[in-house]
Amino acid sequence: MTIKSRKPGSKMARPPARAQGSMATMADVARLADVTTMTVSRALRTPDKVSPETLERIEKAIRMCGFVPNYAARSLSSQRSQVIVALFPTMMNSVFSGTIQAISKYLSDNHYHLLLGETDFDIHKEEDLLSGFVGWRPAGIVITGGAHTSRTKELLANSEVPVVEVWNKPRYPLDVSVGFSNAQASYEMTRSLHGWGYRRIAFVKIDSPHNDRARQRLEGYRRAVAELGLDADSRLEIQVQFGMHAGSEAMRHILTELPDVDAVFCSSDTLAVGALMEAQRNSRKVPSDIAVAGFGDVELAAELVPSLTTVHVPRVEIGQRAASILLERIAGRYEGPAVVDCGFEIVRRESA
Amino acid sequence: MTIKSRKPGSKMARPPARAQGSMATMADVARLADVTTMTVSRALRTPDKVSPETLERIEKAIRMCGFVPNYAARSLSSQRSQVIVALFPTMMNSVFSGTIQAISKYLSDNHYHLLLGETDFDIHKEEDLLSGFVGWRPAGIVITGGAHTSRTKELLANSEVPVVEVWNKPRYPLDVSVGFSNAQASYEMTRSLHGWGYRRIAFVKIDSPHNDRARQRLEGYRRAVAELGLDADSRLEIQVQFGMHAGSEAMRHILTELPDVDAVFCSSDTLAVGALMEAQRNSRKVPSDIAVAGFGDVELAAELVPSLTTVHVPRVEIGQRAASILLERIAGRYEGPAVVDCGFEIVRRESA
DNA sequence: CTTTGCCATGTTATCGCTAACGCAATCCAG
DNA sequence: CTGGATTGCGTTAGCGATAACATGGCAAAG
Repeated sequence: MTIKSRKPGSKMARPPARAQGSMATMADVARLADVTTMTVSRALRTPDKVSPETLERIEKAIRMCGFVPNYAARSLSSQRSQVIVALFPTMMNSVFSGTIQAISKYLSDNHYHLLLGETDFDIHKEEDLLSGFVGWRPAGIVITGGAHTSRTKELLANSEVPVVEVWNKPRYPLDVSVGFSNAQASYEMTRSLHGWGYRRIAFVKIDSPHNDRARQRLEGYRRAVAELGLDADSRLEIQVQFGMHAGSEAMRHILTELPDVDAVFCSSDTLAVGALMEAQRNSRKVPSDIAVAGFGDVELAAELVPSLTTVHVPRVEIGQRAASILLERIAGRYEGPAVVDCGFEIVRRESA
Repeated sequence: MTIKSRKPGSKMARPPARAQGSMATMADVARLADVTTMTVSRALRTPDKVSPETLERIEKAIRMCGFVPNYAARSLSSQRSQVIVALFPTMMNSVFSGTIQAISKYLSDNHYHLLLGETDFDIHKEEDLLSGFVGWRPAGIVITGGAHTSRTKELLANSEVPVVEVWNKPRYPLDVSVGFSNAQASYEMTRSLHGWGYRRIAFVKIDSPHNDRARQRLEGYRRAVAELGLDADSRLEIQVQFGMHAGSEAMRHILTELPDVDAVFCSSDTLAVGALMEAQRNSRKVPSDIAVAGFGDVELAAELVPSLTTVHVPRVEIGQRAASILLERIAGRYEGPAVVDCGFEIVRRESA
């Protein structure tokens, strides 16, 4: 077995075209192993179709020159990519990060790569990001919620690629959806608060025009209030921005302006924690003076003193199932339902 | 101006090779606009080199068929990609997410795409992820910390691409580093606690073999303890796992086994919050019975009751500068220092 | 009325890899 | 034996874009 030497000058005929990133190519490996690139390609993807000796020679050559296959070339040539695009509103929220992390792990375990974009709760930013990302001809897309621009929907349809919507439970999913009903969860928490004896329940809602989860949670609260025959006082809906601080502000407002409120249901745990802390700063006993409930069940919720009553959402499960269903769909063998409901759980702790 | 019609059968000579992902190509656009692909390519990247009329025709054609350029083809052909790889230990930590988010935003604003990987504090997982990601021939790489396997370093060197290490301040960076000295921060916090009158300062450290930040923080604590002539009692170093719950455990241990400890310095805010909550559950007054300090300055730190004394780290600034330096380096016009120190700040609040 | 030169566009040859097919050598059943 | 299947590898022709060079036309310069 002879190792073909590089034809002298063959690489030097012109000044090196690739100034940087001059990594070894399959042709380099092939030359070293004295085979063609096709055999190298087979050795990487279908090693059982290459004889053991050749395989060994190729592996040695790969190690020798530190070859890493060029995925751009691969996906161009094979007309498929190992890229999954995921679009999330934010990752500063441990609730979403849980889902993202689960997706990321599932994908890397299956040799897929994650292109992540942050929409910042803005459907136009979502559109911008998506229109960039589809340039990579991803094999699948994970997108949050069900509110999208028409061009976004067009892009998704046009790309003819499996799409999983996560974190809600739409009536008509674009393709497949994995999540739970935010409205139902909110409804049940409100009813639970009522069941625990609270009668004047305020709702702290988030001011975010395109956030359909926030809207659904508000709807659930309203539906429960109406059904329970509670006083549908619009002042009980306190609108705030994001963040823990906003929760504090809401509580401050309630304590001074709405002294008869006996429970505060916050649209997210972050808000609830802020509210809880504000109550403590004002020496109010939670839950005896005022109860607090959140939404999300972040790690902190259980540790806090008093611990936080909240809606537990299966954030990791959503990510795992979204990723696994996506890969199944890519392989063309997903048989499950179009709408996967991962459920939720009302978790009663000390704060209500 | 005539619109050339598709040569009959030219596309149908064979059954469509591309079963799915059959998106419009540049050739389709060119045909519609009656120009060559080269002109379309120019229209997209250097529109000033195309006449206004042609430009308009091309733009119309692009809209008509919903064309999105294929980045795999682009990067293969141009030998450069718009992909940046970022490797972080976790995103379940709002401190890292802040940096990731800043990077993500900076990159999408500059038409770069983020390939994100989670190493889970494991340098071998880091290596695996990286070896996959370099297949995309990224234009730049962001990596956390300074502890890497030798093959990781080899891959980084071999890829001949700008690399920014973040979140620490190495003596000899691989390429460029953006962060701060974890050891120094920990040292100064320990000295500050001493300055505020605490004499028996416990340190809650994280049990993670490859986490160099955790190690550096421990070193800073030890150096301060030695310099201050405090009792270098190894029992004062409490080793725990990750998470808020681990912080609680540490505090429980201290309260029962080490009653003379007057301050607890935790290697992360998450631990500190857990510790604080445990102290409250045991009806200890913070800081009068026992003080607590953290590291990171998460949003919660300022809201908590009592608010948390901690080390503020410029997580967003690190991300922004890392991303901007990376793009500068890619453009070949970075002139700044190899080690960028973003500093930190000891923030005294109520807990110590 | 040439000449120079720029402007707008076209032509050709890759980039690194893989699909599809081709072909010789080996294998096993009848 | 012998013919069809199998095995192992090579050949050819792209995938969709861009770099580099080529070209024709029209304006300013001589």
